[in-house]
Order: sequence, then C-alpha cells, then structure tokens
Amino acid sequence: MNDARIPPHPELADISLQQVLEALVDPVRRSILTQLAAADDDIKCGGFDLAVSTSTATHHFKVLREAGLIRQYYVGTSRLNTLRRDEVDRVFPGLIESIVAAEGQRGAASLATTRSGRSAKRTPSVA
Amino acid sequence: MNDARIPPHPELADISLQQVLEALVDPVRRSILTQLAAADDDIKCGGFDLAVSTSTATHHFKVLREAGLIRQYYVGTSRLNTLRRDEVDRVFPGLIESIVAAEGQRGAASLATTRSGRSAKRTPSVA
DNA sequence: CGGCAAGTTTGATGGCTGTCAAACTATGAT
DNA sequence: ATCATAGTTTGACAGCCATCAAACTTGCCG
Repeated sequence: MNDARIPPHPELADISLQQVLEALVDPVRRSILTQLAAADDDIKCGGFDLAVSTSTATHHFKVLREAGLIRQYYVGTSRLNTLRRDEVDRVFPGLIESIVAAEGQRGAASLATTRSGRSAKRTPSVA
Repeated sequence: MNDARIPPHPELADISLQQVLEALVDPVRRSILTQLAAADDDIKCGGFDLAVSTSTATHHFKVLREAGLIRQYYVGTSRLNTLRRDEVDRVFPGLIESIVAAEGQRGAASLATTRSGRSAKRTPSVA
C-alpha cells in the first residue's frame, strides 16, 4: 500500500481559527511553517531544521495537518509537506502572511529564546 | 493612591510574537480583543460579555496587558481597557486585523464551540 | 462612618499537551 | 532475504495554565 498511508486532511470548511491558532502557538510548529513558506519546493519531514526528536516532530506535523495548515503525501518512505497557503488564506485572509512576516522580523532572533511554555526539559537546542 | 495602582505595560520593543500568540490562543481573551475592536470607546472590565468568573477575567486581562495587546488605567474603582491596535500593528503588521476578521467571520458561530483545550469544567456558557 | 461596588490576590485543582525512548511498519537497496 | 532508511505509535512523564471560591483592597456614595 502506498496511498493508504496518506493521512486525512480537513476540508476547507472544517478549518477553525481556534485550531489554527493552537497549532501556530508552538514555536516548533511555527518554525515548520516558516521553513515551508520560505522554501520553493515541498520539504520532507526529515528535511526540516528542528530541535526535537523525530517522534515529537511527527506529533507536530500531525497537529499542523489536522489544523489544515499543511498537506502531506508519501513518496517512497518519505513524507512530503506542503503549505496550504492559498487555501487557508481563503478562509482566514492575511493570517498566515502576517505570522510568517512577524516571525521573520523579530522572531528570527527569538527562535532560541523560545520561552515556549510546557515542559522544556533537556533543551538540546542547536541540535 | 490612584495612579500607583496602574499596572505595568510592556514597551513596543518588548512585545514578542510568542507572547502575543499565547495570549490570542485563548477564546476568552480573543473575545475580549474582538469586543474591544468593535467598540468605539474603552470598556471597563465588568463591561465585557464573558462566561468566566471575575477572578478568571482578571487573569485574562493581565495576560493581554503583559503581552502588550491592551492598555489599562483606573477611573475610580473601574479599570478601563484600550486596544493597543496601532502600536501592535507597527510591530506585527496585519496580525490583529486578520485575527479579528477571522473571528468575526467563522469564529462567531464557534464561540461556544470553543474546544479550547485546558480545563473546561462546568462550561456555564451563555452566562 | 458604614456599606456597597469593582477588581485583585491567593491557593487549590484538573486537564491538556509537548517531550522522549523504545518498539514497530513500510519502502528501497544490496 | 537482509539490512538500512524514514517515519509512526505507544506509553509515560512533567509542566503549564484556565478555572473557581474565598478573602482582601480601594474608592465612591449616602
């Protein structure tokens, strides 16, 4: 099976602001978003620069997908990720753009300054 | 003392995207934001339509204030609230606008659909 | 002065969620 | 087949945070 492994994606009508904001409040997920926004092509899960374990990364991708922010599909053993930019923009105009812009402006310096919240044990940082 | 009771507000330079998003991810706080955005005048704490106790409301106002989203000042025993719209917009252009717009569009129907997260015990709703 | 009104503080509680390691599945290559 | 690669699942754990009630502070008014 190749296609059967493709996880479910929400319809445009089922995307909620609450879920989108919950997804975007996490610095790691916002990092995924900005990396996708800055890239020309789709990025495989392992191709991101993230400071968390792969299992945690899987969790974050799932949250982003279920919020309707990214689309995932398989190519071999790799899972590729696309930003659903235009789609989300049709539901919440300007939202993604303003957040990506905000992250790029002041957020760049505070990527390590996370301050995230929740358990931050270990903080391997710099990977 | 009258002025001494005025709580501290962050400078523009100290406003972080992380803190702003953490503030805006809560439905109650987003409700405060939209009510302020829709109002012509400043609103006192007790003047909001919120489904939480006053002590919880105080907490939410504090979070919004510390994130730099609102400004508070005393008039008698009442604490008035102003949206720091233009200021925040100078730091994160379009962010508040897109969220307020998103809330007004689809969010209106999902105000009770919270799904928020965190403890939701009781859910008095409709107040 | 005495009481009321408006909020704040404090303390406790419960639930959600970010994190990891370890075990597992599936695809591709040797 | 066998191994390596890519990622997912499961289970456990810790920390944060939204929530409330009760006690307190401050200012207004009669």
